[in-house]
Amino acid sequence: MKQNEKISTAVIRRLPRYLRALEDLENSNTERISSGELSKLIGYTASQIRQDLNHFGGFGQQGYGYNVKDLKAEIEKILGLGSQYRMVIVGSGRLGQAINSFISSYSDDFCVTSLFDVKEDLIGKEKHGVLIRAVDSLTDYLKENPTDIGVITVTKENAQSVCDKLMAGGVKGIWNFAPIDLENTGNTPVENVHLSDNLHSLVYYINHPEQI
Amino acid sequence: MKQNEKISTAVIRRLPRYLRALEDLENSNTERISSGELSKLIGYTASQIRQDLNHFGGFGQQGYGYNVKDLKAEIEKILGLGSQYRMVIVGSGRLGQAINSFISSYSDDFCVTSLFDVKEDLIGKEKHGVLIRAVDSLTDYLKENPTDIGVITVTKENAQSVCDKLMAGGVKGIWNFAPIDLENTGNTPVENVHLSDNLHSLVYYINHPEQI
DNA sequence: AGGGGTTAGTGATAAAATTAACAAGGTATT
DNA sequence: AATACCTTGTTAATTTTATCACTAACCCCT
Repeated sequence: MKQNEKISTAVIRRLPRYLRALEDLENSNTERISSGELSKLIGYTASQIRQDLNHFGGFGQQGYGYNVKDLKAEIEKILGLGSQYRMVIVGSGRLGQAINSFISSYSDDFCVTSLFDVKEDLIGKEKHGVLIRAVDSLTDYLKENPTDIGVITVTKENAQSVCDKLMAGGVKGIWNFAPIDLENTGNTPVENVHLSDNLHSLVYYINHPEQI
Repeated sequence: MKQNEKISTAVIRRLPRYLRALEDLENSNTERISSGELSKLIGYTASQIRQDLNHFGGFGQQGYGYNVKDLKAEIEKILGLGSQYRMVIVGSGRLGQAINSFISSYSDDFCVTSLFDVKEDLIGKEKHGVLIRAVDSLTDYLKENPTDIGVITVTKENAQSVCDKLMAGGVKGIWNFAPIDLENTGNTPVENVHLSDNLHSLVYYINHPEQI
């Protein structure tokens, strides 16, 4: 990005949406797209799209727009896609398994190397081709198998200790599904997916249709 | 809220987090909490907390703070919790089942009345005590069983048609997990959970630690 | 009951994010 | 090759959001 400018979270959270739109365009063999057309497609203003993209460099061309393939490649590069991310999922209940299957089918960039759980009857089994190990062995596993992303799908009560172990084990980022705001001591990024929060917002808007 | 003031999405999205904090406080038998203490707990500034809450009325008291139990009840009321929401989940794969089990264990306010799927081998089975029906029967089902929330956990390709059916069937809100931005023609609220977007943001921050 | 210490509510201010506007530089067509 | 038309990059204006600062109210202790 331009001269170490600090990019706001709002911008970063829009990048994946641009990427999704560009994938669709590529799949429909669209070669070029203007900010105006893209605006119609994804609902952001054309102005915002141009400004967002321009934080990272001038990918477009006056009178032409943006080349779909190139822009997609640029955004992938900005996000850091392209290399492979090794992940472990701690908590092999339904949610952990759902995330596991989502990731395997989603993209070759992400690879779940192991699941973990405390339940005796799950340990040793395989889900979707991935072995479930005992949480007790998590620290040792991370020592021997450098891991990029730790996914937390355990209960609220166990989430913090799992988080600590993952961070101590050197993961570079945490994807947390437990309904708790993890103590983020270091500067390891943590992405929270609070399903209940999401559901509660939905309920608010259901009850206040005039607010939409 | 005060005189039909329009409340920003940002405020609404913070309410569930207040609620979570208040639940924790209630569980630890804390009777009262000041905006300053709450600030330390959840990371928003005290000022923001006071302003957020004040949109909906003066729930606090000078020199005392907020009564935990009362404030929790107020936020629940604002969100619309307390009555029961009937839900259907369309797509009974791993994610649909994970959501189903999450909801059943999460709160009595939410109740999944039926699952749906296209796969012949799933139809007729029960998951977590809930019957899986054929998607073909969705429209008829909704006619006979008024439903508040439709959850979409089908593929991207099928998401829009499922969404249309749910809306035609009179659901009041949509909780969408398919990686697509649904055409929201009416003013039925739609909450999107784009797992891949979330993962992509995380990857960005992993690769740009200086941006945190 | 009185007074020091707290703390909410709130209007003003600052910061951030979004939108608008437009010049500069391309494209495409004739 | 010239011209009419697009569309970006970019700066400026606007809107939205968050923070500050202060007043008035209330608690709690003596």
